[in-house]
Amino acid sequence: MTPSDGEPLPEDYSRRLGGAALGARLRRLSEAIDGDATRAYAALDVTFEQRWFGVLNQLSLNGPLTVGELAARLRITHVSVSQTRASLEKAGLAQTTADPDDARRRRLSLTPAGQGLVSRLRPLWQALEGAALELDAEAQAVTAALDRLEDALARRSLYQRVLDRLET
Amino acid sequence: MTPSDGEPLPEDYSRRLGGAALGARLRRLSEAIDGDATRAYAALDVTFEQRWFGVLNQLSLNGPLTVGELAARLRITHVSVSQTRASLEKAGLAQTTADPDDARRRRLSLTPAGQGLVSRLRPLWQALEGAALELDAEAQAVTAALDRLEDALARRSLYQRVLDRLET
DNA sequence: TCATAATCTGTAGGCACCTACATATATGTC
DNA sequence: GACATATATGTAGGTGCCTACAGATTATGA
Repeated sequence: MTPSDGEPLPEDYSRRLGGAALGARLRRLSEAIDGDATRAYAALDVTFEQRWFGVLNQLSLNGPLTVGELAARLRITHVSVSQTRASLEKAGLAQTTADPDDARRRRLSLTPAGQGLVSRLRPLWQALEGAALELDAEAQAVTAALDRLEDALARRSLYQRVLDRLET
Repeated sequence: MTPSDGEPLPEDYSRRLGGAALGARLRRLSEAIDGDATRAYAALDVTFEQRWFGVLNQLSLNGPLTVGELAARLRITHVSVSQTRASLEKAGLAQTTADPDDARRRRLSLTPAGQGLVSRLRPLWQALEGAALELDAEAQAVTAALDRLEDALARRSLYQRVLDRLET
């Protein structure tokens, strides 16, 4: 049984439980979305891992960047970038050159194959972008709402808010 | 380097890229949220896995339910419920009884230890709920926006929308 | 100048899901 | 009543992140 097969769906309890289930709801949505994106790549017969997108896109827009720079831009850990880098290198899509000023750093850049893949994917990325804008309009500014949520969390984390409540 | 340590943060590119990065944004947010929830359990010295919440909560509200029923209510796969069930049983928090009408089904119910844990966690769950409502107000109805996004995706999936765009 | 601290990247292992496939039981049809 | 099909659950293995820790290099200051 999958979550999307039944006839009349039972009540969606995760909608009622804003608190402890908010994370679960967001995860569910993110899985639905990049599951669909994955299917789109497959439909075009392109071998592609979702996690490649951020790095590939940044490198194609900005030229070489270090692991740390990519992590900061994409708001993920350097560890995740490092793993993606390894995967991209293994796939022959990106390469590493030593930074002449600092031997700790690795400058990542696209290989010709990487550039080729990016070009081939542009139409799909544009379709995804268009579909996302359409969804955003249809759902009346979800992304703006997400921005506000991120900002609110940056002001005071959920953890802090919960602790404050437990103390009183 | 972590994503939340630097001084002035560089531009957050994931906000610009609605399309291919929407899934990533949602995932990032969900990780922030249930990371914080995990820290809250740890602060109270409670051994707790995030994934237990949905099942535990449903069982405490509704009494025994089967794996499939839980999956439908929580909008996750039966596989995920099955794994959570195993984990809950191992932790002594839930138990399985055979369904007299259908030997394929497993009815899950809370053990006394499970009920005890739920009681002890109620205050925390309420604090989480309160914090989520506060966040929702501060971010001006994010959850309503998420509802609308889910509904829009249910009407026509991202996959379908992307394919339609690629065909024209 | 040289020990100490800070910074950059990497490895190991974990988490909460997922898909693909397998097994056991139930149902419908001839 | 036997057999194909549908349903309920489970196992194996994968995904894209994460934290904790470790190694290498650079910057700082006594």
